[in-house]
Amino acid sequence: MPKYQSIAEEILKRITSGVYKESGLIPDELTLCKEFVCSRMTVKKALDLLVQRGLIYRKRGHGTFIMKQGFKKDRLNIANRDLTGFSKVANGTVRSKIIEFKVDFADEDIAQHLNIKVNDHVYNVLRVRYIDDEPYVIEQNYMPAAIIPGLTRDILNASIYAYIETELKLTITSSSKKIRADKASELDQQYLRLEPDEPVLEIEQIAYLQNGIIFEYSFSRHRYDKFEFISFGLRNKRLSN
Amino acid sequence: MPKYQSIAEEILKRITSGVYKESGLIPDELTLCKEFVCSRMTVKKALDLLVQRGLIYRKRGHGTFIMKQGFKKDRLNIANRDLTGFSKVANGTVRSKIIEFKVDFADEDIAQHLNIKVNDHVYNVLRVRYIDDEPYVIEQNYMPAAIIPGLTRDILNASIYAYIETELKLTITSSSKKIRADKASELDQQYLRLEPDEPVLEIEQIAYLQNGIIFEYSFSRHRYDKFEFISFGLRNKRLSN
DNA sequence: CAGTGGTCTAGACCACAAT
DNA sequence: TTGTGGTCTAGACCACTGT
Repeated sequence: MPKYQSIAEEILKRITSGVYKESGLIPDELTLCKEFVCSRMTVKKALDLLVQRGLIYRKRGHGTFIMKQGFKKDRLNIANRDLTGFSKVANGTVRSKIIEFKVDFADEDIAQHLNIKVNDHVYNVLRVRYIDDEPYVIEQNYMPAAIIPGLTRDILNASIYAYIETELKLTITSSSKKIRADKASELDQQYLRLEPDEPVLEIEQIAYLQNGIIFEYSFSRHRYDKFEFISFGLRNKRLSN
Repeated sequence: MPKYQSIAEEILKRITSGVYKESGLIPDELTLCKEFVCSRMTVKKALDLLVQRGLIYRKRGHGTFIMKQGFKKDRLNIANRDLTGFSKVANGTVRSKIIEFKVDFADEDIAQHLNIKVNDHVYNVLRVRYIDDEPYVIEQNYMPAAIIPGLTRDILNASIYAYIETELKLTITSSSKKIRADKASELDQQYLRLEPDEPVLEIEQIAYLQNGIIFEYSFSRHRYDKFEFISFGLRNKRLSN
């Protein structure tokens, strides 16, 4: 682990444990340099990590402060940079029911989103995910068979992401998401136990590996009363587009 | 504008205009140093901005590549780091109808989210926003009167954010959001012209000024068929919490 | 081996705010 | 004037990749 990251971890620990609590002020950068025996650039890089996560903010001429956290966590939620799927964010026992599992030929839409050729092989997986036997989400997954080989029902019953990272030794680094509300389809009503007038929260996602390859295109439809998406946004450096 | 930001702008321009298109490879960092006559750290900081936005990715030992963009924009959408509200993201003519505009005493919930005291004065604004006379969103806003003085109906009919930035000379820097689906309330049905079985996409937001002060707590309820939230997430540096 | 990006240094000067 | 964070330099060494 690089030094700036371990410094960030340590400062984070001091924030959450209350060491830096009084008045919200964090020691100035030169003081932190001395304490951690490093250059100022390294301290700044560590603090940058915390700024990006909305944990601290800086004021030129003043100092660095702890950010007031306005929200409490009141539902199961998935954050901006959560990429490892449902299994990791859930607290209880996660169970999956496989509704469909087959290999398709990519149609034009799937091919475009996965950046592969039309008629390339894609895994097509439809699963319902439960926490403590309560249905939370119904997930439609498309994955290029060439990139994610050896998928089995056992893996789908556990965690695809764990398989990709521990078995295939691939690294998941980023994702693009679109979040929208939708009426519950008949499938939603059936598997999520929803009434016809109850909506779902849909997350459409494209997920990338470290090498820039897209390994997943998916639609996750969540129960509207059990799930929310959380996001922190900064506007420090705006690029014109 | 700092040098690293203008370099990032220039590289972004070359990506979108296709100058760097072939094979997706961007010149190596030392080459960019020479071209922009700067140190390597400055080039890296410029490229970091583009990485954070999901426009490029790097592979050690290989180079820097343009990221395949999987999504097309097919609705009005608000991104992760969009903080300036509805007026800026809309393309057509934005119009507002003020349903309610008053000064309240903060109750416990509002006070906690705005980080003020119970019974402090808060503006309470309820507006419907239209684009080309089509209703898009109904917005409930709470703002501390001490921080945003001089609010008028004229301002509410235009843009609160523009008033805050141009008149009050305050800088909006970040926001925390929660995004969820909900059934349409009677108010939603009435003002967004929704049927009882049609849902809304709700965004609950806390918005911060540069000085760390919370200036807004709001609920925006969007028509489910006209709006989506977009997000790009990275997982480079994980902090344990 | 050479070429790439990742981290880190030990300074420098600037911009902003309080005293 | 002092102290804060913001930017930038000119290097150094390391880690990973392909030849």
